[in-house]
Amino acid sequence: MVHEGSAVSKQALRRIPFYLNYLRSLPEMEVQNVSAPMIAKALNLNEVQVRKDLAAISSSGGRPKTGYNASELTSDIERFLGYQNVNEAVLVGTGHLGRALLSYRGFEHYGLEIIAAFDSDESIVDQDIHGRPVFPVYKLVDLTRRLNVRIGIIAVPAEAAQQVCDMLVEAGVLAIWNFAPIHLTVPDHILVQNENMAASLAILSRHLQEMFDANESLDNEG
Amino acid sequence: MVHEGSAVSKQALRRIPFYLNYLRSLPEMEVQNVSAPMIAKALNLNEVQVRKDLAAISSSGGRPKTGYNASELTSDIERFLGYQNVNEAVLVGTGHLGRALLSYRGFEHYGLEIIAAFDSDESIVDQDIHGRPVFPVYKLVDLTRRLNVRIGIIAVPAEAAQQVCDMLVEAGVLAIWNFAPIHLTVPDHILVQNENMAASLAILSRHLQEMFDANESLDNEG
DNA sequence: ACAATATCGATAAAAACATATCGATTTCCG
DNA sequence: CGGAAATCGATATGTTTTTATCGATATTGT
Repeated sequence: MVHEGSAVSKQALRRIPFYLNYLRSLPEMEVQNVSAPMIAKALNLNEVQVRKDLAAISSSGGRPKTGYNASELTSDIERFLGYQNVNEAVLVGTGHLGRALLSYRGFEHYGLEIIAAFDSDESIVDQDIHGRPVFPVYKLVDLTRRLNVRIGIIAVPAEAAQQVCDMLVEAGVLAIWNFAPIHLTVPDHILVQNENMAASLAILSRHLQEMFDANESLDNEG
Repeated sequence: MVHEGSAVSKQALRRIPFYLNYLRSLPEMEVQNVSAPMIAKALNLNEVQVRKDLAAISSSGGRPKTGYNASELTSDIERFLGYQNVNEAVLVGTGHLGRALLSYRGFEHYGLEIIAAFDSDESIVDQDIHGRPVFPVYKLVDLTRRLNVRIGIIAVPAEAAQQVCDMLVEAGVLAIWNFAPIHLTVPDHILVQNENMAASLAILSRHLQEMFDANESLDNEG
């Protein structure tokens, strides 16, 4: 029995989509092989790190001096990440962010399909947004369960997020993609993936702050 | 000379906004003190970790049995992250995502203000979007430099991202918030912060894949 | 066929990060 | 006042992640 699952670290899991992206960006006709050093150079990563990541994913391994077969590696990654199955999702909250997510076609490349949206604002309900039906939020639990959907996307204000989260859990979703800037409490078996824009902003802002501080102290010394 | 800058790890930097968020969510009148264990419990983190993070940020330290003064800690964090200065940014790309970002008022809380947008589509130009002027992209370098803006936000398709990135660098920005699913090459002193939705999706999708695999192997054994 | 080279896979070392533990300090309460 | 409880700050330990190193192997060019 194979348990390749736990061989890949969380950090690796964040890099793998970049590999896939890179592979997909290559002209399929011209490039037949890719090597770890090649990917590392393109993505500005350490060569050994990439090689290790690939070793964990690739079914057939790479060949010295040549590397991996590009298309084979591509589908290995897709299989590994489960992008081959279509993962159906429901989205809650049709504000600006929710609409942006509904409008983004790129999710198809990642096997994600948003099949319905929910909103508490009754006036939006019964319209379609970018081809997806919008339902009132009181139908969320029942409908999501009947659709047998496993992913819930939360795009509501922070105040409402935990409540929506509870409903999604009750409806039987297994993973939640949370865009609300708040910590969600869930049962153990549920995965919450926070889309943490505040964290990104913090890193940005801190970077500028540090550069500012550095300049200041230079001034004070000179 | 003080160099508190490098004492905080990258991971800590990702947690700190959550602390701030939590602090801001507290009713200011009722809660005067917060402790590390209190925050840890609320955000489901390790108590020691939170304490260490706070120690690096707090100017005055905490008191045994009491913790930290909430409002003081709040402004310590804001100062640390540079949220007290207003960081002005320009945004490139006014598709669905760009518009969603322009419409989001919450950035003010993080000291970020988007003051102008750029787009290659001339028909959009000269309109305002959510109160911000939209300029043609050929004005990007000149205008951004004259506005003395230090943050650039990239919300264009992957194909155009590197080109836009180069322009932003030429215009003198110091940090780039990249929403395009592609690796950007920049000079050393420039910080690129990737908003990596693909990575989040990968983690989600892989979680489901693992649960699916686990079920399968159970079936095969029973 | 053989040497030079690029890559792989594996193992080892180093660095970053998280968690546990302990004495010291403050507050609370009897 | 004195003991119990909660928290702090610091140090030590453990874990994860990254990076370096080394021998083995496939390819290329002579």
